[in-house]
Amino acid sequence: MLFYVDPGSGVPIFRQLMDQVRTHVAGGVLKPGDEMPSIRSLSVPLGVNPMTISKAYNLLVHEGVLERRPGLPLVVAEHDAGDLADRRREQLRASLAPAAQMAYRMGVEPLEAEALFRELLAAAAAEEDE
Amino acid sequence: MLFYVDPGSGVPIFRQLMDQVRTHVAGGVLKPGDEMPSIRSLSVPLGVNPMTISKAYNLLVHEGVLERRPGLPLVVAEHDAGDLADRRREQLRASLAPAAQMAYRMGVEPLEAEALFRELLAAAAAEEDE
Amino acid sequence: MLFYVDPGSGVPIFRQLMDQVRTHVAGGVLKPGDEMPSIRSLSVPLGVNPMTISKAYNLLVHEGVLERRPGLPLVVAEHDAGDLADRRREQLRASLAPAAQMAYRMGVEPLEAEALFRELLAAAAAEEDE
Amino acid sequence: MLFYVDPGSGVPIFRQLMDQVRTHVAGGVLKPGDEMPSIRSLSVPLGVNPMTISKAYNLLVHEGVLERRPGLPLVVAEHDAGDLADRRREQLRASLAPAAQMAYRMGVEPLEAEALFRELLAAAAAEEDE
DNA sequence: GTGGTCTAGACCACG
DNA sequence: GTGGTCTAGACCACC
Repeated sequence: MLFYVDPGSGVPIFRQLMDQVRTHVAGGVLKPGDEMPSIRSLSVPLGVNPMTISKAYNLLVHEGVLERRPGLPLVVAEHDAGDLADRRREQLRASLAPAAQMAYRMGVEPLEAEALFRELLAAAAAEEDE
Repeated sequence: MLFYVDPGSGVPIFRQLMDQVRTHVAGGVLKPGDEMPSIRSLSVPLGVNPMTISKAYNLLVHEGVLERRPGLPLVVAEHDAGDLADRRREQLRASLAPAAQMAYRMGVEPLEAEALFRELLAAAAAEEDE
Repeated sequence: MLFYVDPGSGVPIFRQLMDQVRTHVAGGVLKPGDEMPSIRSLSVPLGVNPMTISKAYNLLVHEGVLERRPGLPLVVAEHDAGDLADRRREQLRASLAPAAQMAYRMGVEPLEAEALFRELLAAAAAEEDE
Repeated sequence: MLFYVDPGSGVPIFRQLMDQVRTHVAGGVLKPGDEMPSIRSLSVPLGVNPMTISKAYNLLVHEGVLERRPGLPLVVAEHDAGDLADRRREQLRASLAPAAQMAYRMGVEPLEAEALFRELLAAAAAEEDE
């Protein structure tokens, strides 16, 4: 299953889904032209209301990540390859920037913050490889 | 003025205030025993509802950052340095972990991710020094 | 090819087809008695579901633009000129009325609104002639 | 009452509301900084579900027409005055363009189409003056 | 008081 | 089958 949801995370479900779609598109798991799973087919296993998924998909269409074809499944929008690396970097930057600011504001030494991040990167790789 | 507020930032105002107090405490601008500005003296120039400031102060008291002395202004609490360092590290880890996972899922090289983070740390320091 | 289709335009495909048939009839490209292309011969090159084309044809029969002859291809219907002119005028009025109200409500000078409309009429003519 | 809704018009309610807000902003009825009527206060007299109004407001925030301040009413966003005339023109153009294309496609004489529009502009002015 | 989110369930348009 | 829209009603965060 490409998607999962944590209802207790505080992050709105529709936003969790949007982030995962964007991540998968940026990571090449979802390629331009690929059909997205239908709202209903996602709704059942995730235990999420169809409207919530619809909302996420809708906003992604608005953003240009997905494309609508009336009556047919949504597809990943075309975007030139050069975009891909940029997108990835942009995604990651958006995710890291608040942490960097927090580190600065809390007076954590840059080197210590980097060490922590390095440790977490290794942990993520290890965890997924289980 | 020690504090400022951006209503359009998406971050709740009481949280912006809490962050700034923590920053100033961590950075030594506010030292243990210092008196906090009164709710009214902040409310007027910031254009913020007094209840919002009160909420921020209350939560900081609850966190142990501030101390209440009935009938007198709030003061910055005593704190032993070890505690603070641990808490800081924990907060930072919570903020960095999702970014690390995203980097892994998107297939970004760890070294590239670290470089980006380093850049953002420098940017945060530079920006705040303006 | 007399017809084309843009799935991403927001306009339903069957409606795009209907509009193009009406255009060609009004413009004399399709004359009364002319045979329409078969559903299959349109479906394949356009990449459109045959049911969609069938739907467009059916509605045009219902409107009296096309005529069905059992077992034979659809043909463009006979039409007396007066009828068509009235219907055209009525359709156009329905399309222009909301724009006129909007112009009034926004306080746009009638002369300015007319000038804009004139410009758009010229643009439409130029664009289609490409 | 600034807003009204026609549930039977075929146009989605949330879109009707968006159009009216945009029209009023473009027409200067709603000025930057003005507070929008609250979702609930609109919901009752219009007989429309709060979520529907919320959706319209939401999209307008996304478009930059409205601004969000957590816990407070939505306000009309700032936009420099030069924008205003442009916006009006753009609004009107978006509304007139399909009609112009329809006139062309139906083979209506430009002069006849203009005459019809002129008549409708006069009618709109007369009707509202009742 | 404000808006944001989610659920449950219905109906419609499109292919 | 697909997604789009709307309703009714609940809960939450923020000011």
